[in-house]
Amino acid sequence: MKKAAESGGTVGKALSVLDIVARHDRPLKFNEILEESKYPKPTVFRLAQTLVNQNLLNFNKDSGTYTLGVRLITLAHAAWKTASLAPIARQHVLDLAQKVKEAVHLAQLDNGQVIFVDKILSTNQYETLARIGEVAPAYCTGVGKAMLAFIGSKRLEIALKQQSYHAYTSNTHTSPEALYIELKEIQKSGLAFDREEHEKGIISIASPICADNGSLIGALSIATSTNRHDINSLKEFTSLIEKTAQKISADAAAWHF
Amino acid sequence: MKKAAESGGTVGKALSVLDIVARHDRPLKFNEILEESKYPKPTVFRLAQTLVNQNLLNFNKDSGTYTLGVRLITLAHAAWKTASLAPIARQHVLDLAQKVKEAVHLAQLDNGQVIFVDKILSTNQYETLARIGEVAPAYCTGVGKAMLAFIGSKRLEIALKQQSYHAYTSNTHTSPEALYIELKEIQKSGLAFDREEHEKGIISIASPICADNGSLIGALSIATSTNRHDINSLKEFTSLIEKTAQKISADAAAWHF
DNA sequence: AAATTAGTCTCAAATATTGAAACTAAGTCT
DNA sequence: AGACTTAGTTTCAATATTTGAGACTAATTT
Repeated sequence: MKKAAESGGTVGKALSVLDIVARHDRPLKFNEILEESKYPKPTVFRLAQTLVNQNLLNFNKDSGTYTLGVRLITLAHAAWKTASLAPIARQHVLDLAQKVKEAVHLAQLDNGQVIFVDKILSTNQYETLARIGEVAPAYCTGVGKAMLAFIGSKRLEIALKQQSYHAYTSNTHTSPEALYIELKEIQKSGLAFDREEHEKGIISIASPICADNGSLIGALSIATSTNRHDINSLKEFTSLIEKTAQKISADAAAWHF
Repeated sequence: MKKAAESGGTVGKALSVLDIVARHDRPLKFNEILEESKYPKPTVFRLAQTLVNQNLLNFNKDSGTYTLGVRLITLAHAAWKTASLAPIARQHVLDLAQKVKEAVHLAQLDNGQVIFVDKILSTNQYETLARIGEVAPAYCTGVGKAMLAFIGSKRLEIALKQQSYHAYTSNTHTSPEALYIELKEIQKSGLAFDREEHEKGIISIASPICADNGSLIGALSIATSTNRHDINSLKEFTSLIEKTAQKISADAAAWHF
């Protein structure tokens, strides 16, 4: 289920420990890390030590637990600013949210997973890291499918294998084949829909964002609840979302993306 | 100026490369990384390769440049959620911002540096990673001085050496000695002020946030411009900011911080 | 107090990292 | 176009770091 650290490579091993801590959202004891790791005890111990020295992990002496280090937050800030679509797209995303009065999400693909790099709520509420950086599966979200459809066949092949095909709802695709059929359609229409595939009651319309040369750079979605919309009424946003994606693409090109 | 990677230790070396890329906010060519790194060419090359494999760096084949990888954003999300004060403090920070109608900042200390883990603007504007994760020097900011004053003498000694003492403005402390004198006062009063020391026209009042056992966990500030306030009028917020710090401390204890 | 479990340390063996040098690719200049 | 410079990549033997079985200590549990 995880590609993870190519064997041999201290950095990869260290990262795998970091990942274990990141997966759980509570402080972890050494033993808990050890159990999830495939490496032997002294190795894991030293890796954890190294990470603590590097400020990537915190070690709480009193409770004997590890948490992620704040240094990661600094690094992410830099990553977000320079490597994500978010700063370039922000104004367009805001404009779109304003017009449609629904939540707008901006996402990128990382290793077959969806990473949300920006989220604007319909209500103009605060949105911070609490949401930015969140991860979702690609095979059952609007943005995910939009990106998979335009990722290129070679990468798609890999990505299709990386999905878990867990049935979050009765609408979730549970096989690569079923997913692939829908992706073919998305390639034609240029639009993807989430029909309550990830969460009951939540639907979305999504558009890929591609560079001039056709390479995928991200995706954009308008997400809402079945209380306020259905797939048909979402379709009315088609032109708006496509235009926004277009604008973001243009700005990304003008910048050095 | 940087403690950085203890010699010997692949992880540290790899991290140092990551740091180089993070320091600049634009894509870097291999050679630019090389020039800033103290390691020889093939080593840096392989480190960069490893980081790319690990999705911590992106390599853009067309331009031949490296940027930070989005995987960092995922990691930071987890770090923010579990290891930072922000989720615990959020409501209190919001309440305070609402009351004072000025920007409120929440910060933590990492390696002698200030890291902002939450920021609320006076105007209820969006605040995202664009700001969260930002780093500032400790010796010339309100939150920084508040934290240094309560960090404990052993750590303070180290931290005092880590400061650059660059004179951002004519009010900036330019020596450890001058800073230390002020820190002593802050220890007595429990309050720190930024008197345009980091940026001309920007002042703040800051309070440390300590656990019951006295150990430092963060700091809180109300920042404003000299157009709207002066140090004296900021002092009127004393009780409000202290009470907020107190509440955050209590909640942090109730949680498992 | 004995037994179990968690966490830390040691050291020789195994292995990954290292970097000088050689090489290729991509630009520059005349 | 060819000669020259610079940037990026690969090789390979020497080297230094990582490795992990096991021993040890600390902390819990019975």
